[in-house]
Amino acid sequence: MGKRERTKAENRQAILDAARLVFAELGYGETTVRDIIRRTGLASGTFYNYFKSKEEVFQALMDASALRMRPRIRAERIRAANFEEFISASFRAYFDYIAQDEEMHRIIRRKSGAMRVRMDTPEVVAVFDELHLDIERAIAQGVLPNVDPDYLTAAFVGIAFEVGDIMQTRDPFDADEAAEFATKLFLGGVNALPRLPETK
Amino acid sequence: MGKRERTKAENRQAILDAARLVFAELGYGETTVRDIIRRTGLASGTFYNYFKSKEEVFQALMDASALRMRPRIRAERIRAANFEEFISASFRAYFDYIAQDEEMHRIIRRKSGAMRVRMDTPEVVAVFDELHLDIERAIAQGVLPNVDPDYLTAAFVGIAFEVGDIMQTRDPFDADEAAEFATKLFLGGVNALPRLPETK
Amino acid sequence: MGKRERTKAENRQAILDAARLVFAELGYGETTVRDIIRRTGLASGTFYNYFKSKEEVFQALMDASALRMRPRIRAERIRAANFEEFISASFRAYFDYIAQDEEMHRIIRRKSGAMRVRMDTPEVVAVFDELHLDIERAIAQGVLPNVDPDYLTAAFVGIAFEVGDIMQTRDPFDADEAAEFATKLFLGGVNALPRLPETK
Amino acid sequence: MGKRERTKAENRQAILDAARLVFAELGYGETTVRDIIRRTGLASGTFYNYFKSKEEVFQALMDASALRMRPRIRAERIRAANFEEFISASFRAYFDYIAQDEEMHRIIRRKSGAMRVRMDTPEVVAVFDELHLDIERAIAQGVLPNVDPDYLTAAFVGIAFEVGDIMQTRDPFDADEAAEFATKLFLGGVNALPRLPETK
DNA sequence: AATGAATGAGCGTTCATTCAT
DNA sequence: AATGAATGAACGCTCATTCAT
Repeated sequence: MGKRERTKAENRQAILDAARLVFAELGYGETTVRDIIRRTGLASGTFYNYFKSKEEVFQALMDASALRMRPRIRAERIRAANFEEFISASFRAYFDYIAQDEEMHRIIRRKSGAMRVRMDTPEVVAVFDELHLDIERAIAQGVLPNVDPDYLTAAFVGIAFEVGDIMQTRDPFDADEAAEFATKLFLGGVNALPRLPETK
Repeated sequence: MGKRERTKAENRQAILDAARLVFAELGYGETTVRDIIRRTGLASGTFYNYFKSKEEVFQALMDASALRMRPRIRAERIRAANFEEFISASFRAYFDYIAQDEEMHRIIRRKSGAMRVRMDTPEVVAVFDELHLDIERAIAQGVLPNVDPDYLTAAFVGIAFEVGDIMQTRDPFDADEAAEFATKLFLGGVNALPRLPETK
Repeated sequence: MGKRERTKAENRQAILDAARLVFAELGYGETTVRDIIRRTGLASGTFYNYFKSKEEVFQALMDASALRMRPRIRAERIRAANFEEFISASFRAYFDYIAQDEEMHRIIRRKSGAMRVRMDTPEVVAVFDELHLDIERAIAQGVLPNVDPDYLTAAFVGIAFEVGDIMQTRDPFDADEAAEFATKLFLGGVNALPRLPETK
Repeated sequence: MGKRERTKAENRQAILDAARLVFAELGYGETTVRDIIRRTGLASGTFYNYFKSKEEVFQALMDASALRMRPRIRAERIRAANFEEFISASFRAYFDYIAQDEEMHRIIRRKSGAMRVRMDTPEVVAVFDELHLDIERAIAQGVLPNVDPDYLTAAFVGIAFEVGDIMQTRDPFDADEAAEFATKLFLGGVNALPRLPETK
């Protein structure tokens, strides 16, 4: 099948897929539009039928990913009987996600030298945003003590990101183990947290 | 004073300072050598009297930073009466460090849109490495229970990085508060962590 | 007609033509890729759609020229009844060739000051190679006495090059006259040459 | 002895010596002023105390060389009993000269790839000029028949240059043999040359 | 006179982007 | 809609040259 016969949707997806891999491999800053289209096999001009710039593909990638992650996290939240279960499920969802993305993982590992350039992947952003809302809600509902919601979300994200990173270096790696570690640490920490003064 | 009168040391420092800011603003990948020298007001060729490439400035920056952070953390470790104090002091050292770097902070904030690109700054790397050793030592000495040292270090770094990031967005911001939050969360979490099976 | 409408072949040829002139004018070493494309009126980047480097254009030029000169000399060799006629025809072919290249000639003259930088033009190389084989063959067949074939070829080339050079400075110039001079000198000289000892 | 104590004359000579080698190695066009001064061990700025540019060193080199070659050729002319001896001595002087310049020779050989770039060395120019006058004089005095003096000089130079080139590729090489070859060829050729019509 | 850092023009090359086909 | 050659801005880097020391 020549490129001509591919549907618009297929070409668009091909570009997005290529972009995801190349961003992961080279980092956003060092990725060129040419790198992306080279991976698709499409002609250079064709890129501009779908996206105006590198920035725009990246944005589309973010949106697409959020679309995949958000429903999973929402489902977990609904299923979760309590905050503990929700946190546990969120970590697990994130670790499962990066665990399953084998190709991405291999590419990233091949590259990382002394200097690691990390980009907020769409997945992290999705988790981050969703979680932030949930934590604020939990505090409002008294499910959580009155801690600083921004810092707490940040801590969750930081743990997820860094522990996930280490997890991926292990061979074989165990997403459940990582999720249990992160969950225990995070929840244990939450209980020890200083309460903010009540703003009555 | 013309650039010709400046001492070599001053010009070298001017380039390093500019590089730090530009790396922070644009990320390593998107920074060009010309971006750096433009900020110094020096002529383009002058850059190459001091550094062979972008990579080399970055490396110099790393080395210089490690030189500043490492002794601080070592001093804290020696002063610390126990693990709790050591962790607390480490968070505080890191938050103090980024707190004081006002200009860098303003620049980073100006840029960060939807996409945050984070680079392991020399400071983070220094903290990370030092800490990793300390945690392993603490476990070996029985000061810490037998937890996974890599994950634990990763969690510390993640919390420091992300909470520090949020802290910097606040005006005014309070490094002590952030350090207390991070310390409590982390230490509370450590106590709740699953022990690894003893490898007797 | 805009450059965009030109066929690929035309643009490629335009670059080759420009390169020939610029190499002749400035010498290979002092010619820059930009000198070449400036002469074509194409954009700088366009050069790299056709050639990877200055070296590559030069090579292409060599190949093209050899293709033009070699068949002419071969034809002469076949037509020639004897060695004298072959030498005469070869000089004539070379002088005709440079005589006809009016533009090249004007350019070279404009430049040559005290310092002449001469490059083995593709034409010279073509003549040289062809001739070397022919002289060796002539000796092997007893047509020529047993003289040093390398030196004899070199002498032919030297005479052709330098006499051709002088010829081009004359206005008007006479390729037949130059060819007659060179032929007589060369053939007269060959007869006076010391024979190498027979290696029987 | 530091560079400071060197006399002006010594530094000037050091630059000239370095320039000769570098020109021979890289060719005029590809030689940079930096290449030259690097070879001397002097500071870059110092070059400009002695010469205004690469062109000027080259010119000085020409002049110096002419000064060395001219007297030799003049001496030969005076000693020579006839035109034959003069030609023979001139070829010998030239071949001896390039033969003896061992270092230059080695350098040139190391470089020459498929593409030979030849520069009129000062020596060639000196021989050329001197010879041109002598040939004209010989014709005027009836020692030589009425041939074209420009072409004849050119032929001499061409033979000298190319045969000398080949000679240098041989190991070991024999300047006497080369000189004998060139002389015989040239003189044999002269006798066979067409006479120009007398311009009475 | 000698030094060597600063300068900025210019080079080879890559790149995002345009546009005729 | 897809193509890929043309474009020219911008990049990393080198160089001749200047000039304060």
